[in-house]
Amino acid sequence: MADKKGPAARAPGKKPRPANAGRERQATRQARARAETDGRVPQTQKAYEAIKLRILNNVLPPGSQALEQELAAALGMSRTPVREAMMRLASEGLVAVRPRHGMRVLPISVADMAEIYEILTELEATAARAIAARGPTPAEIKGLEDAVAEMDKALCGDDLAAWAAADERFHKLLAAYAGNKRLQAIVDTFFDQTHRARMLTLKLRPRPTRSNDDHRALVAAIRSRDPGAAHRIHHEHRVRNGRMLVELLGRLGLNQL
Amino acid sequence: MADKKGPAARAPGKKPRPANAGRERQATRQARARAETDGRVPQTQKAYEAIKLRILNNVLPPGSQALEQELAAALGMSRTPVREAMMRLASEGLVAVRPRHGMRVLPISVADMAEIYEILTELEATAARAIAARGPTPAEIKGLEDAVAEMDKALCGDDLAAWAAADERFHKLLAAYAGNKRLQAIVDTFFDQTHRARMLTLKLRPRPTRSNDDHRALVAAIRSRDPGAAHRIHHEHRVRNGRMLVELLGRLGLNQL
DNA sequence: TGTCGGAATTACGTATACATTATTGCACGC
DNA sequence: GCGTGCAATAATGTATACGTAATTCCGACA
Repeated sequence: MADKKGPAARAPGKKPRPANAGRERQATRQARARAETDGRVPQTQKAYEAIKLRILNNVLPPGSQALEQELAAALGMSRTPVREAMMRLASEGLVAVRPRHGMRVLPISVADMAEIYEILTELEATAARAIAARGPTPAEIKGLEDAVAEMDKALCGDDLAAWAAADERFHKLLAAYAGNKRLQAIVDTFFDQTHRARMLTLKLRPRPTRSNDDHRALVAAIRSRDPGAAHRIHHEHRVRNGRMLVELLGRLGLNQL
Repeated sequence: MADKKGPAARAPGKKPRPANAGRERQATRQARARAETDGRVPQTQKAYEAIKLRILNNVLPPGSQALEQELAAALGMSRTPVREAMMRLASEGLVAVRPRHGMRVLPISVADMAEIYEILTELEATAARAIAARGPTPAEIKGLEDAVAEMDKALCGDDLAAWAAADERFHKLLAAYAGNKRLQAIVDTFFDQTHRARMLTLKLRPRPTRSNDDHRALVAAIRSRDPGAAHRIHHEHRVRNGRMLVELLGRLGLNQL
């Protein structure tokens, strides 16, 4: 790589800054204090969150396209942060960016759902096993139990949206408690990716009574520190649910959503 | 064009472009032809590849820092594409970007290795099971066998670097053949993340004879379409190797590399 | 002597400008 | 009539400009 720039283009390895590493003086103090109170949020993140929210809530439905400039104008910022947000969303699989066509919100196909469920099945079951193996804290038990209780309550009241929210909370807690940040990140990302599909099928699928039971059983297994049972219960839960969903979508002829 | 959108900033949902969706005329022909021959690579990708290569090969060792401007100067481009590349590398876990300190190449700790191996163990074993379940094609069998043969050859010749390359090829093929793009992407990303550590421990660990045997056995299980065996063999292989590595690093006191 | 406060500088986040390249509309030939 | 080539236009990729926030440097003070 003959990058010209004449004299001694210094190798990026040799840090040219005056040797002051590891030296953060107290000027940071006020800065830190400010950062805590100051709710300042970078434009890039605002763009990311705004666009993601619109996608998850179907304001930007799958298949819809948008140009950088349109989004920038709509969000009242320049193209730069929008562009960065789009790249991030693309890496998360929510949108695709085709060079001159703007971003396109990606529809989820049945095949996509199958891929995602295959991964979630394994990773969540692994998480369940890990929690049971190390022994859960009381707070964790409570977190999971509360989520299940909320699922029960929602189901009694026939509030499917609330049930879905609680179910999502349960799954995300499970991933969080496993203590594997990377696993958690993957699970969270894929959950977002399937959000739309879950919301849609919510009213088309049979009442998810079984899910509540499964989760209750899982909590019991975790509480009694039985890694094998925890893994098995949740793995089966996920496989069963995945199959049901794929079969349901296939039956309804919905393979783009 | 007074695009300051004073009145009625149009909602991003209503695509304002003239209704010409699904209309790509033959003008694309020459463009496509050009794109194939033209080796034109966007700066952003050049930056990404260049920086990633330097990280994987320890030219930018873990812990080293670099500013956007430095990298831009070194690569002969502006800050913009460098910045985009950095964001991508950060999302892949290779670097961290602290607001005023530039990017820092992330060291891999023993805990990180444990996290990554936990995930790879599950996902690769799942891949193995999936391939066995659907029945491998002859080409796939050949691909895997060739990789194993190369591992054997390298081990005979005591060429550890070649062994590592072949081993990596085997694992990546496994992930690729599973037919789950997302799974493949995750495995590839984490492989890159542990590249440095594997290269380092290569000479410190016992000769990896066992790995070759494990992989041979896995190919046999896949060939005979035994999903259970395929999963078990590879899962055990990964668990064993992961434990060995973590124990080795712990014993040597290397927990940042 | 060591710590503090403030000015200068720096690095970044964002906006804007510019060049390139792809797509569209249209005139033209078969 | 339909497909083709060319000019116009638009959208992107990249570079540059600019304001802000943070860090460093430096002099004063306890």
